[in-house]
Amino acid sequence: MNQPDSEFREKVYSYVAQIPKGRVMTYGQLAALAGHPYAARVVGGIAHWGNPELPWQRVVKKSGSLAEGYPGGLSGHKQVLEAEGVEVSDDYRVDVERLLWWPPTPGQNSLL
DNA sequence: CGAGTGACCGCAA
DNA sequence: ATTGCGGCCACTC
Repeated sequence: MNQPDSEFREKVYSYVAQIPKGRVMTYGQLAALAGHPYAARVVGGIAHWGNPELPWQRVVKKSGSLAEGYPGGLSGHKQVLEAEGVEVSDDYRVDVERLLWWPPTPGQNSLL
């Protein structure tokens, strides 16, 4: 089986992989969902060295600004997001208030 | 087990 | 608005 990857990383991978196109999530949010609301830095580390197949481009900061260190720089990140349908301002910021996405919360929906 | 690092977050000046 | 500092957690040496 796989290596004993930390549950934290497993969750982060899972959530990031489920972010729908045109939506974004924040590092602190992913960290909180993974079980540690203050481990946003860890999420950043995972984003840098984690599975490159995942859409990390949809992961932004809490302030809405794009992350630093993305291959291609902010300009590259911006263009990728725009290609996904996310509006990015010239200041490399996205409307988190509007595009922020949360995973399906159980119990809220009557459909199991 | 200790120290350093990091695609962050929040607060103070 | 920007800059500086601490903190939190996982990973590596």
